[in-house]
Amino acid sequence: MNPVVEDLEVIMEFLDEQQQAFVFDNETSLMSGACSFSVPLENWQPHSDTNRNAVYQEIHFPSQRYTFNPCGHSISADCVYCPSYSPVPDFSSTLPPDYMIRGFNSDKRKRKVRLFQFLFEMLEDPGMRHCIWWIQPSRGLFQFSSQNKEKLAEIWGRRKGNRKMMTYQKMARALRNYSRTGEITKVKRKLTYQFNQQVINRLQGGVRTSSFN
DNA sequence: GATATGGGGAACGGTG
DNA sequence: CCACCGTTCCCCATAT
Repeated sequence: MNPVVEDLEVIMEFLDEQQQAFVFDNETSLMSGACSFSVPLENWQPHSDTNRNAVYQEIHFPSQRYTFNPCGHSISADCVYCPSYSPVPDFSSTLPPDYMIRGFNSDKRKRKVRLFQFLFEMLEDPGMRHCIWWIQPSRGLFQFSSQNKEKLAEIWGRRKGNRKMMTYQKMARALRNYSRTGEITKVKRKLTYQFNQQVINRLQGGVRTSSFN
């Protein structure tokens, strides 16, 4: 490859990472303990207005439950996120065993989410820009963060309820299987993949109508 | 040479 | 029982 083009690619890559890191720093903040990172509070919703044992659910993840105890920052084992700031009252994190959340365990039969659907969800979520982002949405081109790709894989693993922890290596193996069907293909650029145009059209049609508000 | 990333075979598991 | 869709392990190739 032309060395100038090569240098340019490296610079572009670096700038991409810097930009994503900046967005992340300004939208969210890291917390100690079991929470690895957080999302803006407006993405959380109480289970019910009156319930003191409130359950917060991240809008984009209707298939998972999250609890939040702002006092002690103690959260349930399944919690992936918690808010970075806490203008909410002090809740106990003890919950009834079979509580219901809108969009979870409810009337509609829960359909198992596929990896490419999950990735699309993450790409559409501004709170996840530190892990994965669009390079060219119109062409379905996206990239994983070198720094946070393992974090994203972990979320995927938890989402699926795997026994072992998901890693980027294993997730990438699953991604490579998509190359046979063409749903997602690998492109030359580092940590970069591309959705098939039909898939992207289908996903864009589906996800935006699935909000549970 | 060390590390990161990418590739794929193969056995296995969960689910519909 | 079967097909699908990963998951897990492992080994190797290539790039940085």
